[in-house]
Amino acid sequence: MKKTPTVYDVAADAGVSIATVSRVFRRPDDVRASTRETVLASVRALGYVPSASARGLAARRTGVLGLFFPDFDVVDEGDAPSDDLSGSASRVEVVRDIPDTGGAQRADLYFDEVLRGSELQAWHDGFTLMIGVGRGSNPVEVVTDIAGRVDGLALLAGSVPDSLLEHVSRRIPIVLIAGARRDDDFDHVMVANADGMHALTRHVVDDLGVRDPVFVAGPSATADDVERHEGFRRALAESGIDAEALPVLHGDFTRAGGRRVAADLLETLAGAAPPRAIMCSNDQTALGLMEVLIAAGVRIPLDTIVTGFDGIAESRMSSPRLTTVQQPMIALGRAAVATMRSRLEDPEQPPMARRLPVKLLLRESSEGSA
Amino acid sequence: MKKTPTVYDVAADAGVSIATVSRVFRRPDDVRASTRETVLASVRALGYVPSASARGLAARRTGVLGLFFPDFDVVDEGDAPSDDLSGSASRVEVVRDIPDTGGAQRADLYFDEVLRGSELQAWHDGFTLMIGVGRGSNPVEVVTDIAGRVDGLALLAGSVPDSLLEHVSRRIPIVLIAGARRDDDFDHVMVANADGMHALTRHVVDDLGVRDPVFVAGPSATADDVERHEGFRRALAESGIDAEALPVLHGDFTRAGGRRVAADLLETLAGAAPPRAIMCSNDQTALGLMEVLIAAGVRIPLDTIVTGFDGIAESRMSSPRLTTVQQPMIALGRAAVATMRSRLEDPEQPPMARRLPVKLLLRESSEGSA
DNA sequence: CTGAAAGCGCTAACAT
DNA sequence: ATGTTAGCGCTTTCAG
Repeated sequence: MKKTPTVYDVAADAGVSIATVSRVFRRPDDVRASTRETVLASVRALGYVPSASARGLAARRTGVLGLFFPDFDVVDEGDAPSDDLSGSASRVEVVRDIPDTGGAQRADLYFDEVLRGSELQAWHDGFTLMIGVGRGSNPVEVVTDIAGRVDGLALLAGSVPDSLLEHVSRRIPIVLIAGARRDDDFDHVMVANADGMHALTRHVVDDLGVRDPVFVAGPSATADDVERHEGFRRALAESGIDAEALPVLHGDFTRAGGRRVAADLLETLAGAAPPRAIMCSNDQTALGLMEVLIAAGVRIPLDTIVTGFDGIAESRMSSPRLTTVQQPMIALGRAAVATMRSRLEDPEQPPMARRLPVKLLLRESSEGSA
Repeated sequence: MKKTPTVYDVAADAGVSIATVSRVFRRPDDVRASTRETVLASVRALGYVPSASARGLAARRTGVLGLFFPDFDVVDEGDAPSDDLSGSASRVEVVRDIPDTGGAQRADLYFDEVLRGSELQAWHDGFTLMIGVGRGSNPVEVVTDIAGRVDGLALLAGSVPDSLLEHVSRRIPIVLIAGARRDDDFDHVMVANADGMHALTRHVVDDLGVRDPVFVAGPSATADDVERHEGFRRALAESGIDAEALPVLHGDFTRAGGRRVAADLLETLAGAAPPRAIMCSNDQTALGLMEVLIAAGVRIPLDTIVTGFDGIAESRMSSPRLTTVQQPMIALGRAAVATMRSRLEDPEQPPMARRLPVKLLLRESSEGSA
């Protein structure tokens, strides 16, 4: 591994100019087949691999697209990064019946799915994907760093301050993922939060005949929550129901939060009949809430109908299985990348905002077993 | 978005030289505080973001580490990439009680975990991670491409031909992940496959008193399988048992394969008592096998003990819960990155091979309920 | 179809 | 502490 070979080495070895070497990679058809073979032979012989840095600099494009999400995951116990490379010799630790750790409550299954979609589309469009994960408080460094490495960057809406967006968008196009519609110049892909909750509410009101559903909101500042709540209100208004008169409970998008909401509710009820329907702003909340309700003897959906939002995997495995609105996470990733490609191709077109359709999944928690 | 600002623009705006601008980012302490502020002000004013391409070219280091895995995932139904950006307007599709799709049998939870570990360590070491996913048959293009973009590359052992490894290793250091020990010059991180299966077998033989366990192998050519089988044989040999005299069944590391093995076994048995213990080369096989056995009325572990290998999440949720050997996937990712960093720091040190310890998880499928 | 030459934006000596 | 000055390896006109 003496010196990394460059175009010059290959050119010299093949007896051509560096321009020709470059062409062999970028525009093979512009090179005579025979010389192409000669060059490729030298490439193989020398072990030449084009430098993306040099290429990116000269071509003003890197062929890489960035994806930024905050907080990849909580560090597992004992899995903190280490400087230690020594490591003990081969060994086996025996653990008797390790207790269920609660199932790696990864809040970012969402991220995994979006990543999957992005990667799929990036591959399809001939781009490489670079993922940036925001650790801790300040995303500025990470975002700036990857902004310097890519041709376009997609970020979870709300994950970084506007000033940063403004800053990096001077260099590359930005695409916002999820969150609510904004009145700015950024391209944006999101899901039909309001429409989804609206349809779900219509189902509860029209099909199930409930005229006083209780809404369990998420963290107040969340765009997703705001939109969902709005869809809820709109549906009720259409049916002449005064949403303002209905009680609203407050969760925090976590399962624990859902449990707490349920416990509080039970206490408030003090034995009285539970609400006919409880519509949660996300699945985790609904799942936690159901746990507690069921433990307290509430029959779902007989006594109380429960619904969620997101369509996470667990919603399909709970009992009763949860009626919910499924977000198209993979499609979201695909759309983000497709949007960037489109923006890169035509930088002048007006900002694009794409709203992805959702699926209303009617299951046992609202309808009795199938 | 007229023209992307460069060091020159910032330098001019701040009234300093480009070297000073560069220093503000790379060695802030070498710049007087006051001038640093002046420069940063210009940076903010102009929206300057350093070009990683230029930096990489000049510094001969990109600060990016690569991770290559074959086949990210099977494309979901209807989730194929698309050129279509139009998309219908906001909509909601209603689906009544969608059937369980079998649970997104992602063979690459493994990859997700390793990725997680890699990302964790990369962040810790100040690197950015670039992931490459091998689609279809030929990994040459993808691997070469990312090899040109990074300072070091970690790949799943066996996922690319040696010739390719040889080629790209001319440019950057390579780290192999998993698989078996090889006698080459590549750094390598792997898990204690043999030791794990050895310990598990000792448990079955010594603690459980089974002297004729049946081994269910995986795909023959797999290094992992070979090592595990070897650990199995070694343990038996130590107890004076002739492993060669014992029947060996053949699965393929999939759950379906496990079902098939069980069905075949049941047929062969034709009513006779099942083996006292069945040790599978991986969890999926064990899980599929248990399904069929249980359906046929075999009591586990009463009639037959079943064990797996890998420690996937499902192994903890099956009933009975599966006794298995847990691979340290996150640690594997961390070790891969740590190894690269170490190699980058000292290119001359001899090839490193690290074997990570595994955990023997004793659960119900071998011991009765806890 | 191929070669010559001018950068791309930045880092890293080396001066000052 | 700051400025000057070579490149880093490749793409891309422009000629021929």
